[in-house]
Amino acid sequence: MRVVFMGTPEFAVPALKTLLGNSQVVAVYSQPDRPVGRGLKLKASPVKEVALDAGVPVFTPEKVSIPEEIERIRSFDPDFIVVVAYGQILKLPVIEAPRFGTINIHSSLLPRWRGAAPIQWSILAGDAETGITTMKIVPKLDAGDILLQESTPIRMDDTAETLHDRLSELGAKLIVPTLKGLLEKTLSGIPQDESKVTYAHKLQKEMELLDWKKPARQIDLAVRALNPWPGTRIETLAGIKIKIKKGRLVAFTPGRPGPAGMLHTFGGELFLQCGQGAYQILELQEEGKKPVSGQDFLNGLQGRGLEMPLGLKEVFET
RNA sequence: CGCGGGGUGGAGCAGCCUGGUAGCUCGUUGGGCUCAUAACCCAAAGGUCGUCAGUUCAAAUCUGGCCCCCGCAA
Repeated sequence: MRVVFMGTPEFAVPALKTLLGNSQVVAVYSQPDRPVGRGLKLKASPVKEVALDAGVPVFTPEKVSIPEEIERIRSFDPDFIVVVAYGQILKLPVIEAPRFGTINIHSSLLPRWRGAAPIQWSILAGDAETGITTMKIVPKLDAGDILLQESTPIRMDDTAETLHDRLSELGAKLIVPTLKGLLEKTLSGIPQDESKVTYAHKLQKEMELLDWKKPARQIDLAVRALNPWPGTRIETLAGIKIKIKKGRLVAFTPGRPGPAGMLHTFGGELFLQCGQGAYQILELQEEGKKPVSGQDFLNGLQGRGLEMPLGLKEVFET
C-alpha cells in the first residue's frame, strides 16, 4: 500500500510512525520551515524531522494545490493520501490524485467540532467526551464521510495538552484499520449529520484574557482548554501579568471571599474569586519567570511587602 | 544580529539606580506551649550573591565577555 503522508505538528507524528511501520510511505508533505523561538531561527516541523530520519523524501511547498505539486504527487502513484493536521486546504485535484482516496484524521467526534481547534473547543464547551474521526476528505472543510470513530472521556483534569497526546495516539491506532477497510471494501463512509455540525474556529491570542466575572466552572474549563496555548492570563492592579497554568474548582470558598475579581488567600493557598464560586490557583507564572505554585507566589509577594488580596484590572466590559 | 525579563542559603522573592554589617516570606533541624490545629513562641543549621575578567581601598551592587532559565513574537 503506497501512501503519501501530509502532516506538520507533533500531533501527526504517531500516525506517521504507524504508517512507516505498516505501509510504504513514498513521500511526506509538511509545512515549510518557519522561524521559531528566540532568535527566530528556522525550524523543521516535527513531521519533517521524523520523515527525514526514516529516509522518506520530504516536500514542503508553500502551496500544495498547484499543478507542479499535483503532478509530483501523481508521480508517486499513491494508493492513499493521509492528511493529519497538515495546515493547508487541499483542492480537488490533490484529493483525487490517489487510487483509493484521501483520508483525514480529525481530533473530534464529527460532525461536532469541525475546524482548526477541536480539542480545545471540546474542553471549553464542557463536553463529557471527545474522540477521533477518520474520514474521506472532500473540498469542504471536515465535511467528508465518516469512516471510523473512537471516543475518549474528557476527564476533570484533562487539559488541551493531555487530550492532544491521547487523541494523537488514538488517531495513529485508527489509521491502519481505516485504510485496510477501504482497500478490502469493508468500510463505507457514513455521511455527517449536518444538523449536528459545530465549528471549532481557530484560537485567538486574545482568548488568553480570563473573564473572571464568569462562573468558576467556566474559568476552570478555560484554564484547561487554553493550556498550553494561548494560556490564561489575569493582571493585577499593580500591572503584574500572571498566567494561570493550573487550578482547581473548589466546592466552596474558604475564608472570607471578596468580590469577584479579587485574589485572596486562606491556609497558605491562593484563590481567585469568580462571578460565581471560587477557583483555586495551583500553579501560575509571572512574565519572564518560571512557573511557581500558589504558595511560592505568596511567599515571594510577602517578601516584597505587597498585600493580598490584589485587585484585577478589568479586561472585559461585559 | 526580532523585542524583553531573570539567575542571591532547599523554595519563592527583596537588596543593585545612590558600591562598604546577607534581608523577607516559607521550608528544614532541635526545643517549648496547646485538649487540639492550617496556629504560636524560642533557638539552630544552611549562601563561592550563575561564571570569567576589569574598575575600586572596597563589588551582590559599576563595566565587558561567556553559560543557563523564562515572557513576547512566530
